[in-house]
Amino acid sequence: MGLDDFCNIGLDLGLGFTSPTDNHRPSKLGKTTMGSFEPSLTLGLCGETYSQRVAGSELNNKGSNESGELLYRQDSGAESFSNGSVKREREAGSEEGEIERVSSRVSDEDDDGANARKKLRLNKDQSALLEESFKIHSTLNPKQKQELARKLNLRPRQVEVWFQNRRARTKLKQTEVDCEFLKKCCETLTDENRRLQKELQELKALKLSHPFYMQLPAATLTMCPSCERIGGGGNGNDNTNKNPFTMAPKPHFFNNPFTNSSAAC
DNA sequence: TACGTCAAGCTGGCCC
DNA sequence: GGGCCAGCTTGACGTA
Repeated sequence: MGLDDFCNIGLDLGLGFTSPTDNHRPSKLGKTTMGSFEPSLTLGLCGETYSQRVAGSELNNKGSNESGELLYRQDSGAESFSNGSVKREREAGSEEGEIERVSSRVSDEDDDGANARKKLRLNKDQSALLEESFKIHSTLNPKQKQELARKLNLRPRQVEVWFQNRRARTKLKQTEVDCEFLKKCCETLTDENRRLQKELQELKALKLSHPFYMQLPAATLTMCPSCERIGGGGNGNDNTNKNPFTMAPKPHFFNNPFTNSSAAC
C-alpha cells in the first residue's frame, strides 16, 4: 500500500433521503409517525462512510385548542334533511333513533326549510367534553359513543362524525408539522453538503500542493468514526494542531439519538 | 365578498 | 356483508 493506493481515495458525497428498510405500515387509527424518510448526508473517504441520519423527532401533538366561541344553534342533524343512506336510516331506526328523538333539537326553521342543510354548531361544553374524550382515546367503541352522545345530548352519529373530523384535523396538523420538519432537515443537509463539498475541494487541493502528506503510510492514518478525526500513528496524540486531515466536527441534527458515538474517543 | 372553519355526506378500503 | 375508518367533498356560517 503505497502512495498510489492512498491517492486513489474514493471520495463520495451524497445528499438524499433514504427509505427505511422495514415496512412501516401506518396504523389504521391514523397515528402518523415520522419514519417514512430519513434524510441522509454521506461523505465517503477510503471506504469509510460519513453518515448523518436524522431520525424522527418527538413531534408533539397538542391538538386540542380549537374549541372557540360557538353559537348555540342546534338544528336537526343532516340526516334529518338530507336523503341519507340506508345505513343512516337504520341507525336512526334503532335504539339511537330513540335517543335522537330525545336529544335532537329541531328548530322551527326546519319545518319550512324542507331539505335545507343547516349548520350545526356544538356549544362550548359539548366541544370541551368531546376534546376531553378525544385526548383519552381518539377512537370510540359503540358503547363509548352511546355514552358520550347521551352526555352531550347529541346523536351517536354526530359524535362519530366529530371524532372522524377531529382525527382528520389532527392528521392534517401533524402533516404540516412534518412538512416543516423535513424542510428544516433539507436546509440543514444542504448546508452540510455545501460545507463538505468545500472541504472536499480543499482536500483535493491539499493533495496536490502537499505531496508529503500523501506519502504517509495509510496504515498510520486512522479515522475515528465518532469524532471524524484522523490520528497519525507515532506522531503524538495532538492531532488538533493544524492537522490538515482534521475534519470539522460533525453537526448533530435535532439531538439525533442514532448518531454513532465511539467509546474509543 | 372572499376566505376559513367545521359539521356532515359520500365513497372505497379494510377487517372480522 | 356489516361496521368502521380515512379521505375527499359539500354546504352553512362567521369574519376580516
